[in-house]
Amino acid sequence: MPHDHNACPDCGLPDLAFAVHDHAHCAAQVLARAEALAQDAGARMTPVRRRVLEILLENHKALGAYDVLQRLAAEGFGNQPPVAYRALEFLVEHGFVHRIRRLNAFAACMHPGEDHAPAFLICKTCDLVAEAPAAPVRTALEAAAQAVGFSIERSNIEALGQCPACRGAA
Amino acid sequence: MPHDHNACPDCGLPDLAFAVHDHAHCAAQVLARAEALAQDAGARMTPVRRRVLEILLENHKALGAYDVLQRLAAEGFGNQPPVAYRALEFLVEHGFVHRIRRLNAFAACMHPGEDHAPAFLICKTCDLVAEAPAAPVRTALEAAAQAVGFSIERSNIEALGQCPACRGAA
DNA sequence: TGTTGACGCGTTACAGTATAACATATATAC
DNA sequence: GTATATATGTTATACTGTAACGCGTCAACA
Repeated sequence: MPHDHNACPDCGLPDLAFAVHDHAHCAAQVLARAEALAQDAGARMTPVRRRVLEILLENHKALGAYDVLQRLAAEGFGNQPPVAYRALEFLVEHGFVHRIRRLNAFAACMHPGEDHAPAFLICKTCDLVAEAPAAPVRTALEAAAQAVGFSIERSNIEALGQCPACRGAA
Repeated sequence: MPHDHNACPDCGLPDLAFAVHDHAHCAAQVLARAEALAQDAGARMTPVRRRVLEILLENHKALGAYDVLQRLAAEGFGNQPPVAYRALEFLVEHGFVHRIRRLNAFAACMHPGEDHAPAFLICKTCDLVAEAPAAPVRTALEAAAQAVGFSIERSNIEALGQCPACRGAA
């Protein structure tokens, strides 16, 4: 049976940000997977790092480094920028968090370990950020680059617009 | 005859950043087109704005707002950030300049008035930025968004890698 | 068991990016 | 030629990100 990129492997519920889902469950699943992956990679999921991931997993929004820092400081961790930036850097490097450049912000990855390269759909009304499967998009981008002899190492694809719920409300 | 998105309409030379071309000519062409388009739109291409566009047209690199500002200040314009940011904002709004979010920088649009939505290819070795025709990429992205009910208003597609010349040198 | 070395955390200090708000000047419409 | 809108210049400040140092902790190992 083919794996559905947008469904929770545990309960089958869709974990797409815009879909109604048991978020506490989906967040817990992702956190557990991240912990396991870190262990496998010999990387240390320390208290600060875990807490940052948890904070980003609270909802499907992207948070600025300083928002994260404020939360950390309130909980007794350090209150200087490097504390947040270092944890975020670690999480991004290991694929547990995505950086949303358009927002100068960070969002938890909902598919850790899947080596995906999603497109980000940012709702300008409710601020939710969803990861959309973007394999065809990457393929087209790769083709465009190849046509001019350019070799891609990393790329970011971000779209700003309205999610289904907010569109319905308007 | 079909229009070649990457060729200069005046002389047929390719204007892609990575291709060898008569850049002075290509820059002059783009500037002239931008001036005409601004006039048509009833927008005022003032000295600062024109100068900012000229600066960005000097080569195919992206410049930070403060780089632009430094140039402006040296030429007798104001030397405070808003001077640069306002001119850049105007140029971006009118499609004469693109914002490269990955670099926190701005690059002259080489196809003003074409209502295109390019993918940006950023060479990490020589810093050149090229606009690649990205219609298929947009189509794929649009499809991915539509699949989850998301409606895109604006999007940015940026790739980091190596241009043909730098790849050859390595 | 004591040392060593790598790593993570906290802090200071600073660099780079961006905008709000107000005053002045310039252009355009009538 | 005055009124109005637009553009520029300036001050001040907010937001985002990093370099560098020192301390503590933990694991490897003599």
